Amino acid sequence: MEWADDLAASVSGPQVVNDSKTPSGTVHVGSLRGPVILDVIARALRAAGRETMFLYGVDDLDPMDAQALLTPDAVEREMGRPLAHVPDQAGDGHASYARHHAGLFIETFARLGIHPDRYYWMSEHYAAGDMDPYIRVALDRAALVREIYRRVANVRHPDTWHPVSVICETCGRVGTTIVTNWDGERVFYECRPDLVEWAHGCGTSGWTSPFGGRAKLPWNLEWAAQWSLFGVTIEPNGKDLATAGGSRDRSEAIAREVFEREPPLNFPYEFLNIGGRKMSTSKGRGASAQQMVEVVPPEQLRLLFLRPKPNQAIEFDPDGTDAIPRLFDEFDRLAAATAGKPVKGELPPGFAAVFRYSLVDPAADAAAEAARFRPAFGHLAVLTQVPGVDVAATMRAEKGSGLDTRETEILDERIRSAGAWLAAYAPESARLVVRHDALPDAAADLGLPQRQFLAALADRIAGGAPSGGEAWQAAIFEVAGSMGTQPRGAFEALYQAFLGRPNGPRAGWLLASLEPAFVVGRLREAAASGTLAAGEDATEEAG
RNA sequence: GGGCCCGUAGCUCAGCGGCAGAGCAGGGGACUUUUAAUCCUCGUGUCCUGGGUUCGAAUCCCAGCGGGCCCUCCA
Repeated sequence: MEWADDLAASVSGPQVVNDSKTPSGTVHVGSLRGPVILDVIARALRAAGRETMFLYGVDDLDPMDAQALLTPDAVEREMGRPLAHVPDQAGDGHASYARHHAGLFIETFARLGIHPDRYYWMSEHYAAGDMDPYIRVALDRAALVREIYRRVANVRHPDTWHPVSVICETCGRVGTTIVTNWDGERVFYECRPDLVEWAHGCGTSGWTSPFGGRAKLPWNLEWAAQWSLFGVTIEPNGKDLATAGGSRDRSEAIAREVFEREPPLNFPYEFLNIGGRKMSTSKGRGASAQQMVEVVPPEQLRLLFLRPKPNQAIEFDPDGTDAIPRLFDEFDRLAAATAGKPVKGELPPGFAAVFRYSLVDPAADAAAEAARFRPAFGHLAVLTQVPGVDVAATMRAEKGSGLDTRETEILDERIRSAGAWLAAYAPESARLVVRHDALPDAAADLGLPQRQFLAALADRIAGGAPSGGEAWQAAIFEVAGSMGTQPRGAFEALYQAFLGRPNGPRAGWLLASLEPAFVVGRLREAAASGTLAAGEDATEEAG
């Protein structure tokens, strides 16, 4: 956790931490890395005794450019209009498209324990006139802005270009307008049909005031203006913006030269890759934040983003791997270590801080949280697949005492996660499938004592099956004992006969969940199959 | 073309000047009732390559090679 604490130690005076986002649509899991980093920085600053304001902005005056998220009839009408002015497509009561999508990600933040002191909406600040001084300076210094774009980003705008976008008085679009003149109070603008490919302006042109919400600054200037307006001192950003000549460079130059203020401390961070590739909603399941939150609970998701240094890309490949179970295991290991319990292996420096920052509630008693009973995810994933198992009771037995309210919550949360993981991500090897169709091939490899055990067990229960897992388990031990079979071998034989694998969940409960007639039949089949295969290699080969 | 990040065990990664490490996976073993639990045990891998600095380099410097992402709203 050194990166956040080091940052906190390196600054002095009150701090304003800020980030903002355009609410254009779905949020990817990776998008949560920024907010989590921001939240951790804010927590670290406060822990270091720095007065800290945590701001999160919604750039809702940005133009609508995501055609795919509009209903077909709305595309021609809404593309290019400010997101705050586009009606909510979902029709679920939000005032606008922007409010709907911003609402979704704010909800996600809250679930992750990320609570900015204030959310601000740029449409409101423009409307209130807060941005007017910056618009005026930008227009007065238009030549300087053009020079900066040329010098820093190698972007050449025409000499008539002015750094402001008017919201067209006729069609309401902001993405299609260009300002070509400024007389000190009014700008001359054109709403061009062909300025951008994704939206078509209406052709209006004329003089108008750019103040009071009638116009917005382009992104790089708006960003720099936000720093001045809110007094931002620290603002992390993704690597995409940190590239040479990219957004950050432009905005920093504009902040210094146009608005004459030192830009905030930068803190660039890497992305989250899914399976070694950039994540994409279209290329695979689980890329959306909402989906991932279904499977990975908040504290484990925070850990995923916290644990690596921000300048390192995170490789996360949940599909068909044990990446998610391992995330739980790592969390539990940190918890155990924080609680002072012995753990296997080495611990990262500052492991207790990593654990503490992973908690949803910043005010939580980390020591008490660390000491709580947490069922191993992998074990739960197995148990939940066996019909008839009372998972809660099993867990109480494992803990050795009753679960408290919080521990029950954790258990329920993990049961839900395990179900979602098995349904969407788990490798085949994690899924338990009773082979109802046919005797698994692997049963042919069973040794003679094991086959004899299966036959004896079949005889033992043919007259009447035990009722319940406990009784089944007892019967297995009893028969194994009477045959002189090691329990290990007995259990392996059962797993091979029913699951086609050498191990499995507690056998008694597994068998109790099956039809007794099927169990007897399968036991005899497995015992006989072995007999036939004895001394006959061909059977194995053919299997 | 430019920027940033990463190349260490099968996988994920720590170590960042002083005898190559951990977790997971895998192998072996223990356990007559938490048998995918728990416990014990097993790691020589061109630390991407080639130079350089140094008594000493996985670690610092230079040059390559390979991979990833970005440079347009995006994290």
